[in-house]
Amino acid sequence: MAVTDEAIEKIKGMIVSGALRPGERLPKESELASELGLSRNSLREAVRALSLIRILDVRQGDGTYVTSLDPQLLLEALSFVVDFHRDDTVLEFLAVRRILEPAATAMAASRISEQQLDALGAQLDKLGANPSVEELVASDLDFHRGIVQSSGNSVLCSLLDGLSGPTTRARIWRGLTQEDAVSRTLHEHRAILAALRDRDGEAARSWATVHIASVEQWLRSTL
Amino acid sequence: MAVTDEAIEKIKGMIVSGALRPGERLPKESELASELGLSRNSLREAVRALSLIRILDVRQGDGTYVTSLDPQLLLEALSFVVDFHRDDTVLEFLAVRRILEPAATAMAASRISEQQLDALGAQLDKLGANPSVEELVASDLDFHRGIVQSSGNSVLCSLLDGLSGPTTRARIWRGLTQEDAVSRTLHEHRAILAALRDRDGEAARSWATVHIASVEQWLRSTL
DNA sequence: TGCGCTGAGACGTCGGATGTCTCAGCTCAT
DNA sequence: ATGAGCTGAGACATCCGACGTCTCAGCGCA
Repeated sequence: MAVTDEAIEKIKGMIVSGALRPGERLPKESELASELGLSRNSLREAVRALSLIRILDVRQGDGTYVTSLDPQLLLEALSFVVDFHRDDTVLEFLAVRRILEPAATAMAASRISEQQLDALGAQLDKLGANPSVEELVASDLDFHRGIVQSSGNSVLCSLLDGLSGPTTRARIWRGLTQEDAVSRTLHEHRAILAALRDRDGEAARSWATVHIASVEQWLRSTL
Repeated sequence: MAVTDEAIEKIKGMIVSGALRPGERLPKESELASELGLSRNSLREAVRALSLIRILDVRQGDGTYVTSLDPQLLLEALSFVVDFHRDDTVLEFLAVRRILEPAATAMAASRISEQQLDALGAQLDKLGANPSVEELVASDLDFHRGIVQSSGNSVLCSLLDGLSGPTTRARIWRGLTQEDAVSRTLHEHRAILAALRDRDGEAARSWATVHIASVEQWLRSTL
């Protein structure tokens, strides 16, 4: 195995074993390199790789730190990976989302706060009846994120965030400008919100399913 | 932005835009470095990072290639990330799995082949009534993987694979040697298989839910 | 007391040298 | 003619040392 890969494993081991705690600072590159028995260049490759997936946080002029290791942070790397997929697998991602999002919405029904409900309502009101596509996409993203956050499961939240990342979402919405898609989306959002207000988990789940299924159907027909 | 990060973005762009196709070979390091306007050392950091998340495949003495970009391959990186999470977030991962796995099992009910059903049955038979913990863990992993593969959604499959990776799973099962957990697990597996044979998606979903919920409950009580 | 400067320390980048590995193509015996 | 085995070119692996840039703490001055 290459020394760099060994270094990655060793650093991973130090973190998993607890020798390096979240937020803690690593020895400086030259020291860590000699500790692990490799050159600074090779060590840097390992550090760079771990920093891409948000395990390490490198600050020039300061030092290298272990991140908080929040699920939110780590799963952020997922969206990077998702970006590489082309349209042919988008349907599969969407299918997964169709499983997760309704479940998350249902979970949120019993936990979401009044303030959060009000905030979501205000957001929908602000959008108006004839938003631009860009506004709608941004609003859609915020709306669902807001709900999923209230599910109380940060892993679930990050996962959905990654799955329905800007790229995927934007690609789906593009070309959807015509039709009654906009008004239907707005209507579905209001229905979801109403179900949440009623604390009706099953209704919320159903509306969320319908909401995503309609996108899925449209996408399937155009592909 | 650091030159290495720029390089990562540029390589990513080349792949996403289609300039570099899956399986294709990259220019040699020195050429690519000068193309992108940075040193070979810095470029190597970028390449190493992309290779950690399975975007690139570096073969010494040969060259650097774009991987197949299969969802399966890319989401493999997920398990690497999951490894970093400690017990306090395992419950959240498990909750997500409790959402996905029953859905996948239900999907499989209508698609799984007779051969696959037979193979799963044979696997359970081979295990016997008193397997060791290690055998049970391996069997459990295989059993669920086999079913989820029959869901026909490779993203879903890889995602579940990552979520219930060896580490998490092993950690959960450790200490579960006593009790009636083993026999109950075997019984639940048989029930899931029977539901699949009946092509009864809802029964399969329910058994899968029960199966995971029991692990979740046990874990919650010991944490 | 507070602002601003300054220097030590840490990461960022580079160029070059050398080792190791892979693969294609050649040689040669069968 | 064919196959094994050798060999050399090419590509990645690793290291070294040097210099640039940035951050932050601490000093000095108003």
